[in-house]
Amino acid sequence: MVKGQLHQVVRQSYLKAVGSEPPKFVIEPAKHRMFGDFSTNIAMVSCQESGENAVIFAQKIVQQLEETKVFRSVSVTTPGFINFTVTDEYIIEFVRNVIGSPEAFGRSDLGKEIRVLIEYVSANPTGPLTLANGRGAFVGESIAKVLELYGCTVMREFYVNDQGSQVRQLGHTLLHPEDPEKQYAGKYIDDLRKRIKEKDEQEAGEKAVVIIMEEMIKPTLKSIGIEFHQYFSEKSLHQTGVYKKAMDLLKLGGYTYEADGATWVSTTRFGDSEDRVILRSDGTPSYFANDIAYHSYKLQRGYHRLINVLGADHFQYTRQMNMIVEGILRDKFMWGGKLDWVVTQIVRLFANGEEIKMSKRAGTYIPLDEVLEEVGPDVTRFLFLSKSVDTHLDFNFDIAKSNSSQNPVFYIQYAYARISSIFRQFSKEDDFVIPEKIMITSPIERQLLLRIMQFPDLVEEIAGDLQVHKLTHYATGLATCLHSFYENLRVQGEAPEIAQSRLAILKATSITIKKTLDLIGITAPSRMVKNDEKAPTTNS
RNA sequence: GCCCCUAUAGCUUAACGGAUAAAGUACCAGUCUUCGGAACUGGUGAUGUAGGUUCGAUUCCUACUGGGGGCACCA
Repeated sequence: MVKGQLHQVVRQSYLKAVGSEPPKFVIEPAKHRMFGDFSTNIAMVSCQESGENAVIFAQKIVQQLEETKVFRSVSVTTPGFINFTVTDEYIIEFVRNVIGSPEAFGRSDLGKEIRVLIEYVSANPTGPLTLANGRGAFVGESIAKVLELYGCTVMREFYVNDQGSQVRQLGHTLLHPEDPEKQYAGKYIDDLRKRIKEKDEQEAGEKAVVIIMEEMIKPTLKSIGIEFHQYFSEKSLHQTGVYKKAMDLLKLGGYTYEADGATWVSTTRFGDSEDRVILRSDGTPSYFANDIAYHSYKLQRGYHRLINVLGADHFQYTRQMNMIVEGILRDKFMWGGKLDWVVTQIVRLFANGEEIKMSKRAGTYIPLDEVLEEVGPDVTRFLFLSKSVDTHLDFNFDIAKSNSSQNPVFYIQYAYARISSIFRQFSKEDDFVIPEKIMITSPIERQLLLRIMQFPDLVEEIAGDLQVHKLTHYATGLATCLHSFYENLRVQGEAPEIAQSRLAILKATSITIKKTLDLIGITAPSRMVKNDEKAPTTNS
């Protein structure tokens, strides 16, 4: 938003100064205070081809920029950056809008026409959600929220693998506790065993899947504030004919062939290392076949953007699926949308000093529930979201627990609580009126406000690249600005005009922190309740 | 063997190809008669190795080394 506005201003000035459309350039918050508020590389990218001196080139644009009156000052530094400082009026106008309509702040209409389908978690319904499932859950949910703020209509979907051999294996495990080859273990298996009356493995498995979904998976998701619009049943693909249509389409298109008693789809033509089975020699469809059907259906449902959030253990698989969609389905369904794969790297868990290998089948895993209870949902969520999905996440249970009173979550929440505390004393939150005059009396206020101004840009950026970890870093930075404000500037004891102005700034800050925390999915408490037991003992 | 992710401060992590590589934590030194010290201010400290492309590389390319994941008629 701010960047977009400034981008336009710079572009216009460039047009006037140079007489042609500028090359692709960026506006970014200045790296250092001394460079001003924002900077652009427009001169450097323009001189890339010609080899002209970027500093001299920049001077031409600066003259035009100065005439726009948007900036208090514009300067050029080597090797050709143009730095500008916006006027206080520009910032104050922005703050007024934030406080004036908090609901609209950060909200964009850029995504208004975009319908998004995001699939995440999609955990096998053969056991409780694990810590690894948690990563996808937190990331997916956060992406969904950002896109909603961006203006998109977002459908959240969980693909339920309620069919296939694992369901039967689950049934087998339940009916044959004595089988040493049994595939699943854990207390929940013992509990299920008492409740399942079915004698057929398939039926027992299906019954168990329903119970696991309803009594374990959904409640856990709900406890962290995640509710899917739809739980899409794998089995239903066959009942509705979607599966058959998709397979016919592959066959008629000449993409399949039979060999070794099975039916294969030729993915090698799209660069795969080998072809894949879609119909096994026993006549049952492979998981891949069902998922092709599922994706063919996704493409037909009128979405502009499909997002799949999956774990790294499915990476190879995402590539195959992508080949099918891009190579076959897109054309067949004349789909002009965008398909995004968000692949989250593995979560490894350490407790009592050693790694715990997670496997539902072996029964060695830590349920998400347990972590949420021990570490707390806010902290767990923040820890998971503060890392890029591309990096492995080593979750140290012991450290997460022991550090529970000293981490960035409290730091940010405390910033929010401090503002709330001030408002409790100086104004009722709900009858706060925007003062006539808002003043910037200190560089600290300026820095805080500039940080707030970045929020809408951040939302836009994440709506594009889906890098939700940026939210946690932004939130920490915002909290730092606030704490600095709190320590150095006061409301109490100041002249009424200044006090009111500062309340306005605090109001805007509070709104921004709250919005950011909402996107991350953690609470913004107006009071922090300190747990005295856990407080570190002071030296005498 | 092939494919993918990854290597940044003691530790956990940031950084559209840009300027003096940024935070938290740990450590050192400071800051409270006033809005909540779970705070603030200052300091120590880092791009795995070797090349290449570029005005400019943590970022792109190649090789090497270390860590992780995937290579089923499982899902």
